[in-house]
Amino acid sequence: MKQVTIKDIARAAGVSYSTVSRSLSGSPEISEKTRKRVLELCREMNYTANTVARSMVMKSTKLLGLIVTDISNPFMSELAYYIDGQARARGYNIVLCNSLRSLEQERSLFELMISRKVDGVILLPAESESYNTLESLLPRMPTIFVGENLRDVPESFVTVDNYRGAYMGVEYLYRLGHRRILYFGKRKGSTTHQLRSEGYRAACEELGLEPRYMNNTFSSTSIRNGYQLAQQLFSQPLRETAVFAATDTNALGILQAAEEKGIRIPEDLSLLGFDNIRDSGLPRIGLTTVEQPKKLLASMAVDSLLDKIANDQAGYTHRILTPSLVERTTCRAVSRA
Amino acid sequence: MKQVTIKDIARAAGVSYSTVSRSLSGSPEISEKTRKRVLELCREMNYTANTVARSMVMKSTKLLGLIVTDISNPFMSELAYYIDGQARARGYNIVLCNSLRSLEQERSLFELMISRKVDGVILLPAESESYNTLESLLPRMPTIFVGENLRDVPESFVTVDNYRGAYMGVEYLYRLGHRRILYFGKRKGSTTHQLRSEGYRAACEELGLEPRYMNNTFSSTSIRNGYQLAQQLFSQPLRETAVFAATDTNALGILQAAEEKGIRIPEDLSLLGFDNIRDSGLPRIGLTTVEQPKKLLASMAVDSLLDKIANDQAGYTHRILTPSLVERTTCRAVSRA
DNA sequence: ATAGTCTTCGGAAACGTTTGAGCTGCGAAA
DNA sequence: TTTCGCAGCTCAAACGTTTCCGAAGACTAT
Repeated sequence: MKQVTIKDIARAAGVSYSTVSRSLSGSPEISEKTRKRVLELCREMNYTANTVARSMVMKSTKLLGLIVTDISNPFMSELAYYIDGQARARGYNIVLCNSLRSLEQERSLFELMISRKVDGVILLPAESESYNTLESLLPRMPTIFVGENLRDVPESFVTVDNYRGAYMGVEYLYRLGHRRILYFGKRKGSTTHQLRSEGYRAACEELGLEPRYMNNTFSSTSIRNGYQLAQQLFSQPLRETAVFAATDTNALGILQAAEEKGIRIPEDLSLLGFDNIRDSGLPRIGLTTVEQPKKLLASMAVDSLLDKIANDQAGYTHRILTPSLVERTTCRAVSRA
Repeated sequence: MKQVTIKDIARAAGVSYSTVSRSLSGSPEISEKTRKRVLELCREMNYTANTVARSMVMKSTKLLGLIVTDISNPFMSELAYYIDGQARARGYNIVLCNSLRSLEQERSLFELMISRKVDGVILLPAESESYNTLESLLPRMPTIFVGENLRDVPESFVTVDNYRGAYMGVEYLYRLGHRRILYFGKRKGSTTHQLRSEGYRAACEELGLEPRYMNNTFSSTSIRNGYQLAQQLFSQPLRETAVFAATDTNALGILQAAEEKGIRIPEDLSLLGFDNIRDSGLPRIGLTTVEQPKKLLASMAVDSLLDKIANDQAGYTHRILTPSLVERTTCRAVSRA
């Protein structure tokens, strides 16, 4: 697997190797005749440019780091899909890393990305504290956070409007006739959850409802977590007619627990999620939920990052996308008896 | 974001830059005193080695290409998760690409990987013909195919034993009392599906059952495809008591169609899948299915690839893993009335 | 014919690292 | 005292590109 270099074809074509380089890059100062001959030789000799050598001199690898907590999570893998698409359209490739939701891992991966000289990194932070852990490294690598609202932090991010999404969610349930709505899931910790629960509270106050929380103390938001908490919830009679889950994964856990307890959804209880992960659209599940515009999130993330790379001095941008509600089958109208 | 190089520290430490390099790499011919001073300086000056320069001279990027058809597919994202874990444990990073199930895309991505000088590529092929499209490129890059059985092709692959898995599946249904079992899904095209349907047929013959196929002519295996085909299936009275879906995604489509037709699963019809994607374990779905050992698949893929990279001359390896059956709730025992 | 301009190409430096070969000084063996 | 070996370091080449600068030749204008 030895390399055929630009010098080899230069020798074969009887020109200098700078001429070959220029031929390949489409420089105008090369005659059609020699260019043709060079390109011909390249094909014959199976030449492929060595990108790492090019990166060396160009000081750009055309690589973007993508650090996620867990690529097997459906939300992240879908995001990764779109990010790769957009990046590739812009001439970049993705180097993927899983931080496993560990701040140390995350930091060490970030350093690795610096060492690898990727042009920038897209970070789905492990926790809201990620910014603090990484702060000292950030000046050395253009970075964009996605999914977390870093409010008054001087770094770029793109996220959905979690506050508004939650607000929309309770409005929706209100219109269906629900007056007792439980908020289920994490409340503290990440700004994401903080904003969602704030939006919930604000909507409740606006509509004259009494807010009630059921807090998940677990740090991870797997289905299992939601399931365990939901078991607790269902161990005593339910006051509410609807529950608003902080994430779709939580909602899935509720679904499971409800199934086991014989609680029918939506007949006995309406269930609303947040994120619209792919699982939610599956048959038999049909979770109605407030959707994060994942494709848009992805393309804005890479566009913002590429902008930042292009003009280094430019400050930071905060982009906040508006969510939308997708109706499926887990919420139903309720008569106000 | 300008770079602190090895020369900067050399100047600061008052030594030559080769001394710095040797200090960093733990070479024995450097005195403890100078090594200490150098390392100290590195920390102070925020030095991080430039990996691309190193790759240049070492002729190794410590990068592995991972080409999948669609990272948002739960099977592949789970595999990618394990692959990344194993690769990182071995000192490698992953550059991820989506071929979008297109042979041209796949080929162009493969060329890109060879231009990027990744040390090897792990390929989840777009089609069984992928080998033909890539054949001319293969000698130029260590590659391992995963998921497809390339039988008599001189390239390495690792896959599950699809034949045996299908065989096990019908045996399982037989033991539950089922005598009329429909095979549902793709049959031609990929060797994967060919082997599965062969395993089904063999088991049927062995057990004295009459095989019946319902073939999916669509090239992609999305839920929607399974759904459409299942609608067709349910438009006339069912002769079978069980259906064996070629993939879990197909099974999910059947589930959806059944739901709409009012066909209860497993009461009216037992359903068995293949792959054990994460979705199958979801509440309300609980698809029983034959499982591909994804974690093992992943670690064998990277181990095999790394072996191949280490000794280039070594031939190829074919590894075929045995599947297992995971019981959930979509199959039930049937009385032989 | 001379000067000037353009076109087309070659030479060489630079990117940041690793590493083989060579150099220096010091202690020990002869 | 001379020679040798060795520890500890420096020099310089090499990896495969891109690109600035300059040179040679052809062509045009005077």
